[in-house]
Amino acid sequence: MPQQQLLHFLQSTGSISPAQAEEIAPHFHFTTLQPQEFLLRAGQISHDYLLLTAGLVRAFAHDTDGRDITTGFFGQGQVALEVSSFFSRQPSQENMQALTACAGWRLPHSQMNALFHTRNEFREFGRAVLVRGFAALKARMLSTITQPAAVRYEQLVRTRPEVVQHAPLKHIASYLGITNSSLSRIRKGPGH
Amino acid sequence: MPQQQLLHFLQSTGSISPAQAEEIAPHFHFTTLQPQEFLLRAGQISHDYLLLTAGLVRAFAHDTDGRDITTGFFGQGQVALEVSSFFSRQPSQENMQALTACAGWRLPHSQMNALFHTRNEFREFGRAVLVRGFAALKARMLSTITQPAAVRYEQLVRTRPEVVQHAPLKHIASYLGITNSSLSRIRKGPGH
DNA sequence: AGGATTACTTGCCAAATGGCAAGCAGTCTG
DNA sequence: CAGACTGCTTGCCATTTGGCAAGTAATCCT
Repeated sequence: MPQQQLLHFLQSTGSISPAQAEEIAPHFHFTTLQPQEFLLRAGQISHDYLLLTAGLVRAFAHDTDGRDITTGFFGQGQVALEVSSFFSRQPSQENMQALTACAGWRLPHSQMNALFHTRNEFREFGRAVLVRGFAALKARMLSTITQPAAVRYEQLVRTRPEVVQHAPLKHIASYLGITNSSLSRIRKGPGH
Repeated sequence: MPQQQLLHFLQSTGSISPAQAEEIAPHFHFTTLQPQEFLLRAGQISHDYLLLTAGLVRAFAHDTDGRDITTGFFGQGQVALEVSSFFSRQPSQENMQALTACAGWRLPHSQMNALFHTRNEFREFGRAVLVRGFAALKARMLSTITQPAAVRYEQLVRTRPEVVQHAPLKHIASYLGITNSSLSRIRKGPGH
């Protein structure tokens, strides 16, 4: 019963009451994604906010040498969104693609704006989700700068097992900022 | 005449008209900071939004080994703020300290909330500034993961000369994620 | 002024990571 | 089924970066 997850998500920041969540939830609509299906392609504008209730999504960009770099993984309970494109209405620099079959709740940008205008508490909620993502990215940045790749990989295994379980190693490697071969050696264990 | 800078800042996202900017500006008040003065200490809650019109501010955290890591530099025209603490009303993980004498426009959290409630366009503006910061952090993350330290340093010199001019090299080094000695060698030039 | 402290540099060597190419297993495709 | 891919591993060696310690210069403090 994935609607449960939507209600839970809406209440997760503390600014929306159970009764209000019941009123807001119907504006979202349920969607599924096939494996390999794109939510967003570079150059396009993101039109939908998407809360995942199942599956795994990967965001990736191309660096100056054209290499495919994974910029994020989004799993159950997370918002799979390219923030900058969605809110600034500008073409995305990134792609977002389902790695596995996915399901979730979608809210078009226009509807979100309408809700922002009419519902105080939903505005608060929207900002809180944004701030949460910001803090998570800062934490990841700090870890990238201060910790060796082996430690970052262990943290990923501990805190995001779904990613390690379902994403190909090459995507995990570029997410961690290392090469396929280095990740392979890290996984093999200490010493070698 | 630093009020000019405040008006310009308020109009920078396109959601606030010149006339509206004139009405909103008086809610900010002008402040200065001595060199070394702290805007925020780890463990405290951030109470003020601050737009800098002059000077340089450094944000820093301590990693798991207790090392002082610079997480950001804020200069003229930028918002010196620990987003997570300010918006979520939680104790900050980071410190913010003036590196040089600073001046800027301050808006207490309570006033910002009041403005958010009463002024539609100011809400839009607030979100746009947040989104802008988010995008900048993502770009920095991508660069950290894909480019060697020497290139990241050159970019910093090119895009943020004030930082290189006023911040001690050890702070720049930790910001780039390298040691003092590595930065010293990078600065000396290629080859050696 | 004298003595401490701080910022930066440099030399020496070790550790972390990358680049490249080969090999191997699984999968997809016609 | 055969051939082509794709994902992953591994060996060999180069490059990048770190750790440590010494040295120098500048600044601070009283």
